[in-house]
Amino acid sequence: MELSPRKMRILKAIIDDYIATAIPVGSRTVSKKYMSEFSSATIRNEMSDLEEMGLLEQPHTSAGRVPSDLAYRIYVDRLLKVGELSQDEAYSIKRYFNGRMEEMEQVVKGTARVLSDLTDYTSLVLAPQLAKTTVKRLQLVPVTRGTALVVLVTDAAVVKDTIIRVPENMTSDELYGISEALTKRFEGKSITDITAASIDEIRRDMAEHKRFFESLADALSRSANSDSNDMVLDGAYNIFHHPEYRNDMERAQAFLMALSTKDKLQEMMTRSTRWEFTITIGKENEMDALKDMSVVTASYKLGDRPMGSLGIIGPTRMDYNRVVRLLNYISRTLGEVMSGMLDDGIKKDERDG
Amino acid sequence: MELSPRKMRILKAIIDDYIATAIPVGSRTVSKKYMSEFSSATIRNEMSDLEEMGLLEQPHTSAGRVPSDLAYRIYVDRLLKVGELSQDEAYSIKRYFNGRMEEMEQVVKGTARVLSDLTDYTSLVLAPQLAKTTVKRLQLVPVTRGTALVVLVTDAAVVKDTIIRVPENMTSDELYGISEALTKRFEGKSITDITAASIDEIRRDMAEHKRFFESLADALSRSANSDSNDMVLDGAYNIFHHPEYRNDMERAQAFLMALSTKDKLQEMMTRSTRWEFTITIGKENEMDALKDMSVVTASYKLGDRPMGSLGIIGPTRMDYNRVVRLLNYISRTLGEVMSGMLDDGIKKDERDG
DNA sequence: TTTAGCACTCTTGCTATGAGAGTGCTAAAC
DNA sequence: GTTTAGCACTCTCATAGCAAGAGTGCTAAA
Repeated sequence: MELSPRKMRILKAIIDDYIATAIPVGSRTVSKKYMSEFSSATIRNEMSDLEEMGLLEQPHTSAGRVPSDLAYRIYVDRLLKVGELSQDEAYSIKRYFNGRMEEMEQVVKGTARVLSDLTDYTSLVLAPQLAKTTVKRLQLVPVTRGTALVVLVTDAAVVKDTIIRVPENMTSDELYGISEALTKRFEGKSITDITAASIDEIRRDMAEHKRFFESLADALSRSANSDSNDMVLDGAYNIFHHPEYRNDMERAQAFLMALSTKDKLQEMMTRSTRWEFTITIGKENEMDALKDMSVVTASYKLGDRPMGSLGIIGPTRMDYNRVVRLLNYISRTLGEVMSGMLDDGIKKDERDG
Repeated sequence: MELSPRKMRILKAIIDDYIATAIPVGSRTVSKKYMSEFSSATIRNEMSDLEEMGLLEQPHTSAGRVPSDLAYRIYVDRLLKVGELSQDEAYSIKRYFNGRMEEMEQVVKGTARVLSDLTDYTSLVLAPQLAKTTVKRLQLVPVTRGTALVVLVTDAAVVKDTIIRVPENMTSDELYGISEALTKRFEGKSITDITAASIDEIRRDMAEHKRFFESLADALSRSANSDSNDMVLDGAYNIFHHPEYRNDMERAQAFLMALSTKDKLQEMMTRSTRWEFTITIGKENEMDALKDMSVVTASYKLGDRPMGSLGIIGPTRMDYNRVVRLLNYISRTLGEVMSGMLDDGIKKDERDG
């Protein structure tokens, strides 16, 4: 059986209505609200066909019908038209990004906040991935006698710091000299290029500090592969605004629990950095806890390199249109904000000063 | 009416039982499980008195009775004996703190985790308060032409960084020189001592860089007063393990919502840094959302200065004994870990190397 | 091909009912 | 005076039954 234009119209009507109300949609509702040129009986026959095709489901006899994951898939693939953002929406987004955002962490958190606030779903924002950035500067800052802070500045303005041990007799001038050498050697390179081997080159002339260079290489490679804490989640409690969770404690709880261990989510977001957009519906999700949710993600770029991703998690009955529209706009804005972060910092100083 | 020893015994029995079961306690239960030398009728009379004294409450006629906030108060003040930690508990705490904890943030998060895991309640950990630390080192790290990173190292090993603008024509050697001067000037001082005025002293000989020093002073004072992000919360979903929330969606939701805006919580934790221990029961709490919860906090010290606090939030029906015991032990451990953090980092390097 | 009509199913909300738990009170026992 | 047994009373909670409402599938007619 193929999907006639009329069947399509009915399917769209049902999905739209269900997205808006969360109430299973009956034939009479479709007839009255969306297609008054046909009687409920006609719609009924068509709906019966749609169910047979696996596009509609009945929670029980004599409830209305509910779209299946497959139906949402078709809806998203064939019916979704991403419109422009309204003036209002664009304005409120701008406002969020105009707050104080000197540090990367603030930008990431702020983005998660604006996303969850505007969509009323749960938002995820993956911070720029260190491994994809290039080194701008490497500096060893003395802390106490025998210890130093390794500061790694990248072009995404991301800074990672670890404390390492340095030889007791090393002066701050020496540290400074080493910093200069390191910076010269690695500037413009990817972080992944900083290996024990490449550090060795520098160390040739300082053979006596073997242990020091080892721990330095160790600290830096740990930074490069750092995976902790670079994803932010916001608006988890927004699910309480949606009836399917408000009335189902078990489900709400399962969802919140799933969010509390971020590993898998982060993996998912990292993967989706590769695509400009992803929409994953219900059972298409790999994570068990998300089998009845949908995930929409967008990646953001610094310059032309995709650096991270942001997304929202909500019920399959989600306002895909609005979500995609917002993600599209916000991901671009985020890229711009991050790219311009250093400059913005300066501009801000100028305003203040 | 005064609280006879027997009334006290009954009260304690009721509280203990209610803490353990979350079921209102009837006279028969008390008689059978705790004081079989008296009949339920006797207990009944006493319980009636206790209710009159405002120590017990009845959810409805013919349910058992439940301790009032006041009863918990008495329980905590007069009956609580803080015992020693069991070997098992002490061991599992040690294990948590043996994970990788190079950075302050990890320590704080790890502490929150161990607290919520072991108590099964929601935990809060306030990071060391910058304003109370002293400066160890101040360093300006060049980032790009015209920008630099301000790195502030304190004796709590806390590092704050902000990017500021520097004069385009300033070389990294000059920046290094300024860093040295700044460090010399402020080492051992409190962060709050870093004011525009005190920076002025240094700047005398560099009058041409007026704007630069202004923005430096600005950045540093902003760091000193930084209040964002220095409290961590964990185990919010533990409330689902407790029947009073599991069966009451509204309540669970209200609680979770209250936690999502951290401002007031942080204020509360900051205040409680002043006391070695605080126990705040039910309506004693200032925050509306906590009127039916209890909060127990302990402060931790670096050396002899109280630097922050940690605590747990749970139902008034909370295992105060266990919670206080754990907080006591963990707060001391935390202080030690933080004090020794630099040293530990070194020891770890030694193990690895 | 569409539609009106109708029997059927299933949820939902309401009411009634009985068992169970706990109380307060009284009167008797210690 | 204190303790206890006994009993009537109250309130919750779970269960069952019932009626209303919503939606369906099917049939037969337009």
